[in-house]
Amino acid sequence: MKSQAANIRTPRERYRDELRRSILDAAREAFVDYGYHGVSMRQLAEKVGCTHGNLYVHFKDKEAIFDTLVEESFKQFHDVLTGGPQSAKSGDPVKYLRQMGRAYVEFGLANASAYEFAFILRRPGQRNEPHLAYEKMRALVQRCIDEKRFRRMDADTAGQSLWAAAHGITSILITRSTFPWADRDKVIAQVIDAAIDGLLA
Amino acid sequence: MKSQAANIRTPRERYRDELRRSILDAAREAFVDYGYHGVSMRQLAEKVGCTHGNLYVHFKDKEAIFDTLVEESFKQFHDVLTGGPQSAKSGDPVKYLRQMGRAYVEFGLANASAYEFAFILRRPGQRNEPHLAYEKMRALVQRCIDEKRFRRMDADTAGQSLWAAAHGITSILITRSTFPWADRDKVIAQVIDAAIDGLLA
Amino acid sequence: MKSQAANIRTPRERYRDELRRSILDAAREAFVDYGYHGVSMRQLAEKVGCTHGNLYVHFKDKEAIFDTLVEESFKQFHDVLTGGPQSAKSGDPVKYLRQMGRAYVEFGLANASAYEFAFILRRPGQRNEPHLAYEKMRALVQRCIDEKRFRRMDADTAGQSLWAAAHGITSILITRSTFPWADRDKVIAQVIDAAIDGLLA
Amino acid sequence: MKSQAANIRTPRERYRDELRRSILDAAREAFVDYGYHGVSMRQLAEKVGCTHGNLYVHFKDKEAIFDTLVEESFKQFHDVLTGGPQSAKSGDPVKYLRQMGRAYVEFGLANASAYEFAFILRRPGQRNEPHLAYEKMRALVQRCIDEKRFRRMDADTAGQSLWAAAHGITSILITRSTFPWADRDKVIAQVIDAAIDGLLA
DNA sequence: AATGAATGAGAGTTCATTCAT
DNA sequence: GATGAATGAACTCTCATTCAT
Repeated sequence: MKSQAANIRTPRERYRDELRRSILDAAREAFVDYGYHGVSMRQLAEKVGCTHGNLYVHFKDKEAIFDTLVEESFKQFHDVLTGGPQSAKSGDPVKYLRQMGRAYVEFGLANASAYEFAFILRRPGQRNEPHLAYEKMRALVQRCIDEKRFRRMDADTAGQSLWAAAHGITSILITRSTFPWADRDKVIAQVIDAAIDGLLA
Repeated sequence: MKSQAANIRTPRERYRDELRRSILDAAREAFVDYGYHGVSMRQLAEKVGCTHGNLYVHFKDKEAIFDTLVEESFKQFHDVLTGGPQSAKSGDPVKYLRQMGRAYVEFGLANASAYEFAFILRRPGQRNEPHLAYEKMRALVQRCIDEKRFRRMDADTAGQSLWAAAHGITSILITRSTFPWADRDKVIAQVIDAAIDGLLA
Repeated sequence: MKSQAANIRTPRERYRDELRRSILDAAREAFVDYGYHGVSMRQLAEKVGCTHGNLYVHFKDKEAIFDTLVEESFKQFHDVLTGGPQSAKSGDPVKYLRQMGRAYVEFGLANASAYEFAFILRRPGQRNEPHLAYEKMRALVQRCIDEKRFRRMDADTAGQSLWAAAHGITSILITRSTFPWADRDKVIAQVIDAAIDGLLA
Repeated sequence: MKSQAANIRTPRERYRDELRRSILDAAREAFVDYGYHGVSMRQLAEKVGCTHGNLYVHFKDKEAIFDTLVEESFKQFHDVLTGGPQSAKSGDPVKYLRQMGRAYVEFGLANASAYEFAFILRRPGQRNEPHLAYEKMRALVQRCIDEKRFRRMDADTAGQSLWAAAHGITSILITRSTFPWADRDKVIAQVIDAAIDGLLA
């Protein structure tokens, strides 16, 4: 009986994971393009290059694919926003916040499908809890207030205003991509900077 | 008292218009809840209280219902944003802009379904042109720049940053209505004020 | 109380008859192009230029329109084949038969839709009785046999062989009109002449 | 004994082919009885004994079923008309032609549904090209002309007159089967013989 | 005589899912 | 693990017909 570490996988297992990943990637793209009901398992299977029956080997049903993508998207989001230098406890928190805002928008645009799953698409009955990205930013905002860099105000009000601004430019660029936008980078910078400057003491 | 000749409708016509309206109202609600593909003509008919075949007496097909709602929503939007005092040529343009921003958000929240049809919901292949509300605001921004109230900058960049901020708080309040928001009015004011202040000279 | 001859019609009656005729003409064309099931009352109404409900004022239902056309077509056929000079009791009966054959084909092609109703289209359960055109021709054939112009043979066998030939060229020209035909008139003449010559004594 | 490697089919494949055949057989009968538009996929499925959805596993759509039957019918036709002795280069071409004519009619009557798909039934937009049976006969006619057995004339005119006659008796016997026909064989012989004799030099 | 809204059935087609192979 | 035939429900849309106006 061969012993094997937990992360060593047989070729067979590796292939299975690859297919699972292919399904998720294709589904992510398709759901964003056509919405939950606009994607059929048959179309998805064709996009993946397998039979539609095979999808059910890897996922219980269509909903399971969707939910996996939502979860995954939040995780990616968290990883990006906690991976940067802004996690340092010392240093200028306002500067960090500014960096964080740009990272949020940049990640959202670079991973538009993940952004849609996390913040735009809905399923009936879905409940929305504060997410990690928000909690993290709120902590930074609190620190800015405590250090008198921001006006004395409710940290949630401040944090939510930042999130709203960052979400606004991210989501509108995604869902109205055919609008004749001016220079996108300048618009993004303007939105983020204005939102943060508006909180300064 | 105006002549009513043009408005005379037989009871039959009145009833027809009422049913047409019922269909649109039911469809508006359903599309917002479940998305374009998530609504079936049969479900819609049941909600309306008529047979599904009857829907086709009043609308060519499902797309026609959706498109009618989009058009209607933009019209409502236009009416609200052109009805206010900000149309005056004199007076403080920055103040007008601030009023306009709040009116945008207020209208969007008070008419969430119209807002969704205009700015959130999509149909595959739909194109997004600049809308009247944006054009109007852009003109005001230009005036602020000309009168040196705003920094010297591209009017589109400035205008789009305002739209993005206003859209951000409006849309996130609509689509994530179950999020534990702080005081909504304060968040809205903070978002709009910051976005405008960020443009001041 | 005004008196009026049977064939005098009020303008109102005249209009009604005109509409009835329009419906029949449009239906004839449509049934031939698309078949019984391929024509809808709505399409027919549009072609006529009236409402679909109105069709039911003039005809009980779709079948009534179809049946009227069948009957009408047979009548037209009879009129054409009994109107010519071949009805004379004297004269060369073979020559008459030849004329009759050509008249049959010519009428069939000139009134392709009537021909289809009479001899090509079927409805399930339909029974086919000898028709007037056939009876007439059979009588002529019998005379040819009696006068020793044709071989001594069964008049029905002879008559039916003539009908089959005439029907063959008529129907194939109608239903396979896109076939690359040679000179149609020559083919028609060849078919009719050969069929008759084949009966000569 | 030929190797059967290519013919090996699993039980599953055999069953699939059987069902496919059942669908085609049922469809053939139904289309002949009721015409293209007169047959619904649901009715067809009931006749076959499967669900209507299942039909789409085996055929793309209704048109595909019809077209498959047309193709199949032409193939049967071709096989019969190329299987006989008339393919010999030597021998009396007129005699061959006569045999061919009778074979055409006999096949048409014995395979009435195939005949209908090939030469009577239509779909809107269908185009009719010269078919193999016609080409084959035309070649024989040409040979008869070349060998001075037939009058000097256009081979297409002659060939089409033969086809028209053969089609006439075949189609009228099929579509007007309830007509009180005389001795069918005698009528058939009379039609074919007269058409050929009419071309003799 | 004519309208057109309404109905209930049914059209062709695709759906998500299951399951024997 | 993968296949693809099969199911039964659902889809959008059109049908022939009726009937109050």
